[in-house]
Amino acid sequence: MKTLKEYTPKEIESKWQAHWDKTRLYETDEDTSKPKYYALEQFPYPSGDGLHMGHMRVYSIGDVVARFRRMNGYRVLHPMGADAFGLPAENAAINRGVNPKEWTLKNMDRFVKEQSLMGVSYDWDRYVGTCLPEYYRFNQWLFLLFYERGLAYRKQASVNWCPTCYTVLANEQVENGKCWRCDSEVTKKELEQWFLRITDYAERLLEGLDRLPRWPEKVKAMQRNWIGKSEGAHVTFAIPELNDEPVTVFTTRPDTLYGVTYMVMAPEHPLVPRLIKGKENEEVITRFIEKMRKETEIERTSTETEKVGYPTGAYARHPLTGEEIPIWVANYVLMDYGTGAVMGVPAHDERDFQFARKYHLPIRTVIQPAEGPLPEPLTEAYTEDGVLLNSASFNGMNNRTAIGAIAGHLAENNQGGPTVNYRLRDWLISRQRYWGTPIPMIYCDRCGTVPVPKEDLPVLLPEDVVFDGKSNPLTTSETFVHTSCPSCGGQARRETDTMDTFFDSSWYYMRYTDAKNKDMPFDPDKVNSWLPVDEYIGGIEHAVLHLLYSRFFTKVLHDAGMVAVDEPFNSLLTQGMVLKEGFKMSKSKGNVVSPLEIVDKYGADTARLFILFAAPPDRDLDWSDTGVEGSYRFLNRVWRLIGQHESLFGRNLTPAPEPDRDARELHRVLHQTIKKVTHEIGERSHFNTAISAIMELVNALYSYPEHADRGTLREALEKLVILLAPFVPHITEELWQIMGGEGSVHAQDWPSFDPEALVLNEVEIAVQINGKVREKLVVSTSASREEVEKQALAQERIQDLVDGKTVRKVIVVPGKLVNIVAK
RNA sequence: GCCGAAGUGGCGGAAUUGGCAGACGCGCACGACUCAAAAUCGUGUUCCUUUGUGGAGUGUGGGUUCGAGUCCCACCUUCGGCACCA
Repeated sequence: MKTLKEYTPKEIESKWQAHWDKTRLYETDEDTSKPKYYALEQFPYPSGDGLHMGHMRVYSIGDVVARFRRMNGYRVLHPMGADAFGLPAENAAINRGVNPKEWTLKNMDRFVKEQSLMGVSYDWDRYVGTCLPEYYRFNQWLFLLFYERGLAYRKQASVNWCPTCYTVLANEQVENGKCWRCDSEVTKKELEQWFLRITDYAERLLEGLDRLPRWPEKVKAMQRNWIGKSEGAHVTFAIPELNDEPVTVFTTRPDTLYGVTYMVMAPEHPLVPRLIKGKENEEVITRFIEKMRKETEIERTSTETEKVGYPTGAYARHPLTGEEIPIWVANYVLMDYGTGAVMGVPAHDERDFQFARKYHLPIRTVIQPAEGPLPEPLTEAYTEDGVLLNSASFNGMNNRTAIGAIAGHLAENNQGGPTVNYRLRDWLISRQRYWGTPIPMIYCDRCGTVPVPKEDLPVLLPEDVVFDGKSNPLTTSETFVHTSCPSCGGQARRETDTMDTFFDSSWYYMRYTDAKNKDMPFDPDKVNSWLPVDEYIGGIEHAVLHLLYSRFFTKVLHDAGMVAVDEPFNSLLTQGMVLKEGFKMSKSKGNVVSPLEIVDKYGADTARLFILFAAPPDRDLDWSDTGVEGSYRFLNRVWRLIGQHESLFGRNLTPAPEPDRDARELHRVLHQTIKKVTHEIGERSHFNTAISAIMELVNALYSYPEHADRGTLREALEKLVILLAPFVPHITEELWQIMGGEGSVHAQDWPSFDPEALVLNEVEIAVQINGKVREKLVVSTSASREEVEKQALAQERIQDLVDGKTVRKVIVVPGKLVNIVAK
C-alpha cells in the first residue's frame, strides 16, 4: 500500500486557485435549459484594513450555496464587487493627503486578492465597482429615471446634519439620534436637498413583506416598524381669528373626538408664528421654538423628557360641537409625524392626561366601560374599549364602531375623514461630500432646474478639488461648477451634492446580470433571466437601510418596465457576528483574529470548515482556536483516509453484486449521509449539521473492516469527497485528482440517495413502561404491530417490572418504540 | 411600553412530523504506540448516587398527552429593534 504525502494546504490551495482561474471554471453558465440560481453575498466596502472574519463568514456561506447549486444542475450566478464610494476614502484624502481614487482602487484590488485566497467561486468577469464611471454613470441614469417619473425632487426641509461627517443624513441613517457611521450627535439644519419619494411606495413596501416567507421574521418586523403604518382619521378644525383658516390633526382615535379639550401644535408648525403674533406669550414661545430647534433628537423625543407647553392665546373651533378650544404649543408634538398638530383628549390618552393635569386643562370622559361609569375625577387615562357618552348622537355606541362612524361623519361634512398615516419619510439622498456620484442636475437662471441629458452622462467627478474637511470639495472645482445650460446654452452651475452611497448599492445586484452594458444599467432580458436573487446573504445591520432601499428600487424599476419582479431577494440569510471570547472583534479590544493569518497557518479550507461548522449561519459565532485545530485535524483525517486506500483507485473496481453485511451497512450510512447533507444545505442552510453528518461518515469509513467489500468502500470514498467539495474546495480537488477522478470535483453531479439503501431489515427499538425506557429490543422491520407488542411484553425484564400491575394499554410506534401503560 | 429572537452538559452546538435528550466537534481523563514527547489510534465523559435491574434532568410554575426540549397557559432571564408616532 502506497502512503500519500503529507497534507500541505498552502501548496495545494495556490495550485488549484491558479488552475481554476486558468480553466475559467467559475465562469457563469448561461445554458438557459437549466434552472437558474442566483447566489449573492453583500459586496464589501473595500476598507483600508482588508478582509475581516465577518467577510470570511459571509463568503464561506455564499460559496457553499453557489457550489452546491452548480453541482445540482443549476446555472448559477455568483458575482462579487465593491461598494467603493464613501467617506473613509475622503477622510484618507483629508488626513493623509492621498488621492481618494487611487486609495480606493488599491483597496479594491486588495479585497479581490484576499477573497481569491479563500478559494471562493466568483465569476470575476462580472466584477462591479461602484466608484468607477462605468458604474456610476448609471446611478445618474437611474436618478434621471426617478426624476422623470416624479420620484426625485428637491425641497427645503429641516434635515439631519452630522457635524463630524459634514453632511446630511437620511432618517434611516440616524440611530438613536446619532450618525450611523461615526456616532456623533445629529443636529437639524434647514437646507434645500434632493429626496426620493419612497413614501409613494410605503403601502407596497409593507404589503410585499407578506410575500417573503424566506426572510427572517426579525427583519420583516423591523421594516414594518420603520414604515409605521397607522390607520386613523384627519380632523379639520377652524381658527376663527384667522378667518376660519383650517388646521388639520391626525388621530387614531376619532371615537374620542367629543373628548377634545385643547389642541397642541409642534413648535415648528408653520401656523404658530401667526397664532402668537401680538399675544402675551409671543416672546416666550418664540424663544421656546428656538430652543426646540437646537435640541438634539434624543433630548427632544426621549420618553423621559418632561412635557413642556405654552398656550398660544389662540383658539380653534371643534368641528362637531362648535366649542372653542385653546391651542397650545408643546415639545412632545413632532412636526414630521402626521400633520404636526394633535387634538388633546386627556380622558383617553396617557400623554394628554399628563399634559392636562400639569397645565390644569379640562378632562372630559367620553368612553366608559360597559360595566358602568368611571370614577370622577379620573386618576388615569382610560384607554380601553367601551361605550360612548357625552358624544351627542353617538352616545351608547361601541367605541370600535364609533371610530368608523365619526370618521365617516367628518368626511360627509368635509371636516376630514378616514386616512392612513406612515412613519416612513422620503429618502434624502443629497450628500455634501466628494467621493460619491454627482447628482446630474444643472441650475440655470433662465430655465431653472435642468436635468443633464442622458447622452451627456457620466457627469465625472472632477480632480481639481480641495479637501479641507469642512466644505464640499466639489464646490471648489471651477471646472465642475461652471457649465452651460443644456436647455438654453447659457451660463449655468452644476449641482455639487453627490448621492448617498446607499443609492449605489440599491441596484448593484441587477448590474451583475449585465455588468458590461455601455448603454443601459442592464438589459431587461438579462436581469429577468436571473432575478430574483435566490439566496441573499449579509448582515442584519442593513435590515432597514440597504434592504428597504433595494426593495424600493426594484418596485420603481418594475413600474418602469425594466424588471419583471417587484421583490429583489427571494430568500434572505442574515449571518451572525464573529465574536472572540463573547465580544465583537475590535482593534481597541485587541481580540481581532486575522483571516489571512489563519489561512496562512492552516489553509483556507480549514478556516472555511471551522466557520461553517461552529454554528448555524444566522447565529453569532465565537471564535475558538482549538475549534480551528479540530477542523484541521478532520481534514487531515480525510486526507489520510484516502491515502490509506490509494490502491483502490487505479483500477476498475465496482461494488460487489452480492455485498456482505458490512458493505450493506456502509452503503446505508453513505446514502443516509447524502440525504442528510442534501437536505441540510438545500432546504435548511444548516451547514454545521451537514458537516457533522459527513464527519459521521468518515468515522464509519475508519471502522470499515479490512475484509469487507472494496468496491463499496471505493464508492463511498468517492462520494465523500464530492459531498465535501462545496465546503473545502481545494483539498477535495486534490483528492479527486489523486483518486483519478475525471475533470474537476466541482463539476461533478451531486450524488442522489437511493431510498432503497436506507431500508433496514432490523431495528433497535425502545421498550418503555409508563414513558420510561426499561429495555431495548431488536425487531425485524417487517414485523407487525402485534408481533412487536408481543415480543416487547415477552422480555424477561419487562415481565418482572409489569408483574403485579395491570397493563392498560400498549402503544406501538413502528421502528421507534413500544410504550406499555401499566398501573 | 410595543415588536422580534433565544434560554439544552465544562464549552460550541444536535434532536426536521410530539416518540430512546445530549448527534458531531472542542475540552478533559485514562490507555495503546514511543527511550521520551508530538502526532496518531482506542476507551470514557449530563448530574446525583447508598454503584442497583436506582433517581433526577432541556430557564421557572402549571396544563394537554400513553409519551413534551418540541404543543397550550402564566412567568423569569438574556439579546436585538422601535419608542412622547397622536
